[in-house]
Amino acid sequence: MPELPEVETTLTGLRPSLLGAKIVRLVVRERRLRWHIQSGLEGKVRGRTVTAMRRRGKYILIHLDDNELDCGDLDCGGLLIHLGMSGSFRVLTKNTGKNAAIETHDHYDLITDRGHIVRYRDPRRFGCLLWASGDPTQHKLIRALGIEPLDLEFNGKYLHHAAKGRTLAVKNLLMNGKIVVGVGNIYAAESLFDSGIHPARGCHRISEQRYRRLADSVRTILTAAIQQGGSTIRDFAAADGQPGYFEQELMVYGREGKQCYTCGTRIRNITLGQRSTFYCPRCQR
DNA sequence: CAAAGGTCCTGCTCGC
DNA sequence: TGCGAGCAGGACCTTT
Repeated sequence: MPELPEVETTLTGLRPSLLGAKIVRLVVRERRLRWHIQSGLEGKVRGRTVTAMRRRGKYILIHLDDNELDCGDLDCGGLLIHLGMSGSFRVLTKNTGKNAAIETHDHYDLITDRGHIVRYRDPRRFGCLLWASGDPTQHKLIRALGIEPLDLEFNGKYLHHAAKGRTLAVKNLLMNGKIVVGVGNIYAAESLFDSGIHPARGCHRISEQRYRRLADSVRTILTAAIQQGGSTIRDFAAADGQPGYFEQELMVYGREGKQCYTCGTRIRNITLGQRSTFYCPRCQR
């Protein structure tokens, strides 16, 4: 599920239950996520209060206060969460009855002093739940990340510069998290269509002007998707926190063989970096 | 058997 | 020869 807008929407959905709440208990039923949940994490988390929740790329950072018990900064830190390919959260309320039934792939719960159960589900187990010591933003996985696509530095000049000395396809450049975070397979395809760039074009063969257009497309499309997610989130705590893509607005992704909305040409699907890549051969050069 | 919306890690090649 | 950077492919999983 999760691309950047979905992660942002997830965060919005979780804040009302978690931000400022005390984590009474972490219950882990399956430790084997992408990286195994470290033994003893339950103890580290217990009794701490969530002081901040933020997103970096597709990671969710949950900052926790010092446990009053250990005053040293040795153990201050937070949780690092990634949803992988199939992760999602639901928020349940204690005494919800049938909704609270644990299903297959419900790997862990965060239980708060407000009576909420924040339940993580992830069939493919590509997600993670990690302890980050100290400042979570300085964790190895976070520190090395590229810039945020919604930051001002993300622009045509930046992309053009990043492409120098490289030969890979522009779509793979765009999906490289060391350069820019949060642009996944769907939004890479959509942004490239919007800016009229062929996904397989060598990234060093694109002018700064065209990169400017691409950066604008990325920003516009992500922003629209986040807004849409935000507007459908009302029931996050009651139902399934599945924001879902705004499928009716996808121009190329998943539309192989169908007519391009702009020119009528059939949409193609090629493989790039082992990922399916949809584009219009006429609109995108 | 193929494919699914992620991304880290390994090992190869290339150029200095 | 040695080193770093860039890059492709493998790895991790279950479900449809």
